Amino acid sequence: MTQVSSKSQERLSRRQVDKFSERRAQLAASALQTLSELGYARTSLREIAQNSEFSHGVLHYYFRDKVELITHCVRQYKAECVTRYDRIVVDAGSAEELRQGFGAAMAATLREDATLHRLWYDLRNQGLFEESFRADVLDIDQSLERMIWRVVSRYAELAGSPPSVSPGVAYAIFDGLFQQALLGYLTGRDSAAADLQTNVEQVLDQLVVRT
Amino acid sequence: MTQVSSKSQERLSRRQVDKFSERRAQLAASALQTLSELGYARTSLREIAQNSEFSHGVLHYYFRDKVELITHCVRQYKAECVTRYDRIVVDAGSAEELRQGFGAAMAATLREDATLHRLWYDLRNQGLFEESFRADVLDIDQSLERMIWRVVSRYAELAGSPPSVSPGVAYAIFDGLFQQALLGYLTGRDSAAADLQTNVEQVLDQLVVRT
DNA sequence: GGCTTTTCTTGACAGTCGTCAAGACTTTCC
DNA sequence: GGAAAGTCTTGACGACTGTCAAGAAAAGCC
Repeated sequence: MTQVSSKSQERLSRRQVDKFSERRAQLAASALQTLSELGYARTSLREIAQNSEFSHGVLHYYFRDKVELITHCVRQYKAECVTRYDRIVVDAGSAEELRQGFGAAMAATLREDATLHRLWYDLRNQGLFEESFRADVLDIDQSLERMIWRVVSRYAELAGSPPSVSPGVAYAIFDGLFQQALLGYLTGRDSAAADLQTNVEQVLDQLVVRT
Repeated sequence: MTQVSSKSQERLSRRQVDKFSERRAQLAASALQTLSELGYARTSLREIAQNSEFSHGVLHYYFRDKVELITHCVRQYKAECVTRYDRIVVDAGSAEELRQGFGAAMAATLREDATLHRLWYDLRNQGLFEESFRADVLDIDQSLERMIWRVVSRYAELAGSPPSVSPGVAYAIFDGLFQQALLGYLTGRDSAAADLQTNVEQVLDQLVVRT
C-alpha cells in the first residue's frame, strides 16, 4: 500500500491497516452470523452483505473470494472458542469442582451458542469435501483437542489418578457427546442440555483410572 | 394408476409399481454416489443425472423435487448400514472375539465406505439447518444408536458385567471416535483406521464395569 | 398392424450465484 | 482550496440452479 517509510506515512499505513482489518472482522462477523443461521450450503455473499450495513460488492474489496472470506470467518471463530474452559481449569480448586464446572459450561455453551456450534460441525464437514478449508479445519480441531485435554489432564491431576485415555480419544468422546446433545437440543429435546451435563460429568469421572 | 381390479390388471400394476420403484432405487443410487463424492452443498440434479444413464429431466418423473430425492437416498442408505455389526454380535462366542470383531469392522468400514460416512455426517448436519431432512435424520440416528447398543450390551453380557453407560452415551462415544477417525483418514493420516481399531477396542472394554 | 400408456429427452423458464469493472462518494494529505 | 488515495455502490456478465412442459421414443395391449 505504501512504499515510503517516513514516520507519518508509517503511522498512516498502520492506521489504515488497522481500519482495514477492523472492517474485515466486522464483515466476517456478519458472515459468521449468516452462516450459523443458514449453513454453508445456503449462504450466499449477497445474503451476508444484507446482514451487514454494506452492499454485496464490498465483500470483494476486503476478501479475494468466497473461500478467503469463509476461511477468515473460521479463524475468527476459533479465537473465540478455543479457550472456553480454560478459566474453569484454572479456577477449580478440586476435582469435583472442575467436573461440575466443566459439565455446566458445556451445557451453557450448548444453550447459548447452539447455532455457532452447528456451523462449526458443518464447516468441519465441508473440509472433508473441499480441500480449501481443510488446513484451517484441522488446525482448529487440534486446538479443540488440546483444550479438552487441559480439562481432562487437570482433572486427573486433581483426582490423583492418571487419565485412562489419550488426548485424541478424550476429545473424540466429548465431541461425540456434544454433537449428540446439539442434535437433541436443536430438534427440540428439552432435556438435551441437562442430559449433556450429566453425561459429561459421568464420563469425565470414568476417564481417570480408579485406584 | 389403475382402478380396474381384474387379476391381469393387478399383476400388471404390481409389475409396473415394482419397475417404478426399481428405477427410483437406481436413480437414488446415482444420487447417493454423487452426493458422497461432492457433498450436499455441491450436488445438483444435473450432476446426479450425469452419474446415471439418464437425462436430468427424468428425475422429476420419479421424484417430486430435490428434497424427496435426497430423502429417498437417505432412507436407502439407512437400510444398508444399520445392520452392519449384527453379524459380529451374533457370531461372537466370547467377549474378546466380539471386541476384536467390532474394532476390525469399524476400521474396515472406515476404509471401504469413507465417502458414504462423510455423506452421512453431512446430511445429518443439514438436518440441523433444514427442517425437511430432520425426521429421517433422527430416525436413522436412533437406529444407529440401537445398533451400537446391541454390540455394547452383548459385550457386557459376554463379559459378565453390566454396561457402565446408557445407550445414548455409548453411541455418542463411538460416533465421536468414528468421526475423528474419518477426519484423519480422509485427510491422509495413514494410521487412522488402525488407530480407530485400537481405540474402539480399548473404549469398549472400559464401558463395562470392572468387577 | 394400430392405439394407448408409460417412460424419457429436450429445451426453455425464472431465479440465484460468484465475480468484476466503472464510477460515485468519502477521507486524507499538502 | 484541490489532488490523491481509499472506500463503497451499482449494475452487469456468464454460469449455474430447480422446475416444468412439450413432445419424442419405447413398451404394452388389443
